[in-house]
Amino acid sequence: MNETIDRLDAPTHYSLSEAEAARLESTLATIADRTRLRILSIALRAEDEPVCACKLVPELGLTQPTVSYHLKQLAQAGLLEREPRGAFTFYRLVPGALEQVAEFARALDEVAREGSNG
Amino acid sequence: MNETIDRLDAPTHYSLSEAEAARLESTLATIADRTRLRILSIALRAEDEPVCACKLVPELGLTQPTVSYHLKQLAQAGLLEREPRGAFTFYRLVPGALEQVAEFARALDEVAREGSNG
DNA sequence: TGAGTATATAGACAGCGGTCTATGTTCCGC
DNA sequence: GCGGAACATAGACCGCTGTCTATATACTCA
Repeated sequence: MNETIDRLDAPTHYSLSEAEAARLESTLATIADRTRLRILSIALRAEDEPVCACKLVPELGLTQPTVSYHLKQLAQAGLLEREPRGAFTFYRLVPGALEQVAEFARALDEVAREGSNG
Repeated sequence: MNETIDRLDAPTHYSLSEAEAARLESTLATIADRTRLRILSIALRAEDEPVCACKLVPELGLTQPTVSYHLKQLAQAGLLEREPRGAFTFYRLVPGALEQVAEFARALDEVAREGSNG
């Protein structure tokens, strides 16, 4: 049988398998943190330029191990990609990493608007 | 001076004030939970029909106080709206509640794709 | 190879968040 | 008004997470 944690029969036919729900929860937990949001914002500001970890430490005002911890979280979640350059490590945004989040938010909002109209 | 926690000068000109960043973090923290994601999925599946708390308790397999706790979290975050009907309480999705999340995800993904192309 | 730097890892610790039981509050039906 | 049901609140407890210090690893340069 097709295991899903809550089948979604919305007009958009948006649906989440259990595995997809687990991944969505994991991604959300990763970005639901002030420091990691700031890191993502810095990467966003830098556009296509990868960001050096050495730049983040002073900018975030946290210790180097703490910043390293957050970068590892973001990389493991597939949001950032590590790019070692000699002694330095650069990080760049991974395309499509937040696609599932955007889709979920969009689907939920669509149904909400239908409910308030009809 | 215009206080922002990380000015975002992406081509989309996406930017977050400190207050907006705090709200985004709060919203993300609210939905980054398996039980609350399940509740939202059930509301999504129900389309424009408000969902009764009495239905959620057996469906989620958690105690009534725990479900009540999560519903309060979702309502306080502005994702669900309470609708008391006598002894029962119904909840409906609030339109636009996840708009900021969707916009953030979209902006981040856009820059990521530019970076991988250029 | 040795010194210095950049980063990652290990371990400890505090605070927070989700769950439960117990209890309070509000509402319906008799 | 009373008994029962639905929901909310209070308090306790446990596990997880983010932070730190200390240390290990990897790289550069002389």
